[in-house]
Amino acid sequence: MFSNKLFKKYCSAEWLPIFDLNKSNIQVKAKERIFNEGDLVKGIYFIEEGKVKVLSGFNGKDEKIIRIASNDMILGHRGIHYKHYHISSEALTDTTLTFLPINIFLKIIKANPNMAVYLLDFFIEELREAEDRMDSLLNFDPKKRIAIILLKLVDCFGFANKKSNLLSFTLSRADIANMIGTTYETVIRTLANFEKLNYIELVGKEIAIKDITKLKELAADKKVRKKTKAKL
Amino acid sequence: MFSNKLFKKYCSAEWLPIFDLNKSNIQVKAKERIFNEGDLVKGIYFIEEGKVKVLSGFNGKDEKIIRIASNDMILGHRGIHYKHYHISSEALTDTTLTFLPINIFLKIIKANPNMAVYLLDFFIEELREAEDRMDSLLNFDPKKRIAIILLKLVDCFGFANKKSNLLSFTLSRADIANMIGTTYETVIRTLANFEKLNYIELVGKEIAIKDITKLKELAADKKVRKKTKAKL
DNA sequence: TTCTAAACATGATAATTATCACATACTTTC
DNA sequence: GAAAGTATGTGATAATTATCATGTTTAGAA
Repeated sequence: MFSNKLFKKYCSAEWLPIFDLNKSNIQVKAKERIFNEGDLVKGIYFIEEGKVKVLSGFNGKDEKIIRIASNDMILGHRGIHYKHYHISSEALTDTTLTFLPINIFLKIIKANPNMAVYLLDFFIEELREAEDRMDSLLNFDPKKRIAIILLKLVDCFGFANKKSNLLSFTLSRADIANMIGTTYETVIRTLANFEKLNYIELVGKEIAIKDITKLKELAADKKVRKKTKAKL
Repeated sequence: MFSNKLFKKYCSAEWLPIFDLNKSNIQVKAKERIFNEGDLVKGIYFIEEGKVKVLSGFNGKDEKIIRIASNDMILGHRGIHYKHYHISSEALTDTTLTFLPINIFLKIIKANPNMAVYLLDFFIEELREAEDRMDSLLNFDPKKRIAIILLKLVDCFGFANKKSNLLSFTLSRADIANMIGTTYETVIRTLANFEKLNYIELVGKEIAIKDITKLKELAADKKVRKKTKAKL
């Protein structure tokens, strides 16, 4: 997590007004792009409120979702290193962002050692998540990956309200497919299958989680080959 | 890249002797572990000379390769944030490492702002690589992923000598399978197929690249669904 | 409201890959 | 150098998933 507030926390008193002076507020509607692959890096975005997908792939048809982000996360942080974005980001819901120009951001980092160290921690966490996802792509078949995604959605977005088991936000079938490298038909069939098994319930396009334990079992069950002759 | 030398470059004069005083030299033989998942993080490793694989998965049988690293790269850097490693690393060849205790490493980072910023850059680069690999897992079938790995091996390890097109280091079929989430049989068959197509030549267990252009073509050819009705 | 496009859904079929079984070659160890 | 274990290689088969076709529902625009 790396929010506006945390950023301020690691910012020394003298630099705070500089942050406030240079930041700006951005509103994007659902399905609007925040930045596009190839765009010049102008700054960094803090998600104040909303849900965003970060995706690779240019021509609309072969987009793949690299990660999803919501409140109190940052976007475009790789612009620290690059002149141009090599990924795009698109709002999933109406979203409020705080924007900070990249040169100001860099100045503040360099002047605040604690901030730099905190950012390092943040990146390490991001790396870990990327590796975890890679691991799931390497180890699991589509069915299990869908179970993993459902758990991630619970974790990331939570339920509509405390009494409900309805996900507060449901990715489209196509978006789920693009997160796990399968087709939307497979997602649809697998969700139907999960419903039959009573793991979930489909309420229109929305998804309600009925048996999170079973989903976790599925998600944890790495296939290990019976054959033990050749170690791998 | 983040080498011993670069580390020194971003280290101020007063801190250099502290680095030299605390570093130690480690030699590991091929197939030896450098650290294991679950081990207490003791420090950070600079690869001086050698090749290493970083892997996830505990019980030997379901290991998956997260990344491969060679000269002038670092290992165990996520220990900055965590108490225990959640991945393992194993030498692919006899390897020489420089080791620096984590507390010294952290002190040096905090005292040298330029170093912290350089490290940030390094992590961003790592993130990008992780995302690129994720993208290839999402977009390509095993055959194309193998082409991508072959190109990566060329890029990472190069050829045996300037005149030769023989890879200077060949991962085992099982290791390749574990990098791309397939079985070693599929790797073997695909390599045989590539040989038939004259893209590569198999010299015992080694691989010689005969037509890098064709491999690149394969590796670039993302499958896009014919069907354009539903955008995704 | 009606029209249109996007998203969801399902069946049939083809293609791909995993799995299993077995054979051979190469390495390491005793 | 024999034995044991590991790595490579190949064929047959089963299982899974992608693809294609087609229909229905939903959401948004005119």
